[in-house]
Amino acid sequence: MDIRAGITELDPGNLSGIMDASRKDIHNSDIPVLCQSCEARHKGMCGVLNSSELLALARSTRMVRHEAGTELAAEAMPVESYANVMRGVVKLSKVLEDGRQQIVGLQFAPDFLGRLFSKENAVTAEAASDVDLCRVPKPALERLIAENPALEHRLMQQTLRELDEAREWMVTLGRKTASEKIASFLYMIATHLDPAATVGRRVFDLPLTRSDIADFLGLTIETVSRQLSKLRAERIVVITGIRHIEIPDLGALKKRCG
Amino acid sequence: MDIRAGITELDPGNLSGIMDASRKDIHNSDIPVLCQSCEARHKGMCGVLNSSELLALARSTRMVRHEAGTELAAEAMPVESYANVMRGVVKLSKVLEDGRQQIVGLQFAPDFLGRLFSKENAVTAEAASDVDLCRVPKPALERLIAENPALEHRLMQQTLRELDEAREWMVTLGRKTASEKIASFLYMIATHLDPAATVGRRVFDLPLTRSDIADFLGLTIETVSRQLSKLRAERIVVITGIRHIEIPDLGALKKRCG
DNA sequence: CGCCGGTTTGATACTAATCAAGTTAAGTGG
DNA sequence: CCACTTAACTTGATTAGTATCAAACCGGCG
Repeated sequence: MDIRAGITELDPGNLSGIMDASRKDIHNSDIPVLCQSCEARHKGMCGVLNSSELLALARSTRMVRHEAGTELAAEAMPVESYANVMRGVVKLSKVLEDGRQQIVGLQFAPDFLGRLFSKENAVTAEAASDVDLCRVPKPALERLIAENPALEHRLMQQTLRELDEAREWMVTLGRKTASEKIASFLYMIATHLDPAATVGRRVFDLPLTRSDIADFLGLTIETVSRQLSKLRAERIVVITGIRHIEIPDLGALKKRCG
Repeated sequence: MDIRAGITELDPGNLSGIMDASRKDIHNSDIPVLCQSCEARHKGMCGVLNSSELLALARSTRMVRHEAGTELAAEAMPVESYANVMRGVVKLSKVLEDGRQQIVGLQFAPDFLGRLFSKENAVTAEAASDVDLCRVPKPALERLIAENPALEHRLMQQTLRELDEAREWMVTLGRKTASEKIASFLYMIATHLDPAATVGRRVFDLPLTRSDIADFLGLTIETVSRQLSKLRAERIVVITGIRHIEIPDLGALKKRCG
């Protein structure tokens, strides 16, 4: 991997490339552009702040772009800043001494990133795809949280959701077969991108390599490949490119999740 | 299992049997006995409340005793009340349609119990041992949380810790061998009972049956039994009774955790 | 004593890991 | 544009680890 990977500072005056369509809905130029996006979505950590709080927060936030593979935070290292994922996917992982690795969570936009109120990271965070982060220094956010219970409440809601997801995944790791694990992973990705319907056709790009998928599911890369091939042979999934996936019938996939 | 299991109401005037030694430190009889205990420990959900708040909370709390095996809350059923575990161990589990089961968490005293801010339970909660719970109706606690940010902060801290534990366990489920899983389980129990030292001798009772341990580790009961026998043969553990465990050297056990 | 649930131990089957080889896709430089 | 390189992926053969099936054991209790 390129040693110079990641950490491209973005010019705050020229963010058009990283803002999603919702940006067009916002016209109040007093509110910093970085947070317009989260407010527009009513998601992310900025949604519960008023204008002056947003302004205060904006003074300390910084938009940064990282390319896929960049390590964003390391397990057992000091927490220096928190962030909101604005674009892309971040994988959270833990490793054993001998190198065995387990991915313990995936963060999609507009998820919050960072272990609140702790001096050390509990996990390693790595950019799975190219990502844009809205970073804020640890003390600045913690001050804001102390003054704004609604912000802590919002972060509490995300933490509870992450706990639900972690426990759901524990069932997959502990009790499902390799085939069911792959089906569950595909179903999770498909529904995460569009939480609405649970049946019908879905087309998407996998945000992870086969190796990442293996680390997420507690399998080897060979088993991931074999089980994917098996699901393809059964027409549960159509693999149109190495990362391009088509699910003809989400209901049929769900039946394979165990 | 006895159908009438559990739900023994306790006479609030006669709680001596379930209060721990710390109760003796408390003499203000205006504060309900139920919450004296949590306040004395500076743990549990009552620790951040002032006297009048404690009094308000006490009007709606109820101490209940349940015997081992009692289902305290069912997955996908409405959340009716929250609780604090005052004594004993509660197991949180999820089941697949075909009956495969996974334990996704253990709650020890004085942990908080219940999925905050959700209409439905995400997991099934069952008393692993005889337990005493300090129950509070959902609306009462949520009102108190809304008025008292410090209480939400305390619950946030527990939620974050539970998330850390869940992710730690995901590594065990996904990447460790059966033998390492058993060692990790024993180590977790041993250190949970006495969080201080990480080396030396430990003696304790297992709060779970072999079947529960299997469901916690994603193994079968036979594999649990075999691996325990193997660790016993290697003198890593001494099994003095079906539930009574002695760890001669916690450091040696830790080496087996992977 | 004999039953019963929980546990241990043994024999065999099967799933997924490991080891190994080949294939595809995406660059990279001539 | 094409040979070459490389990483990511797929497929095959074999092995190892755990599940499954089966039987015996143990402690508590009617």
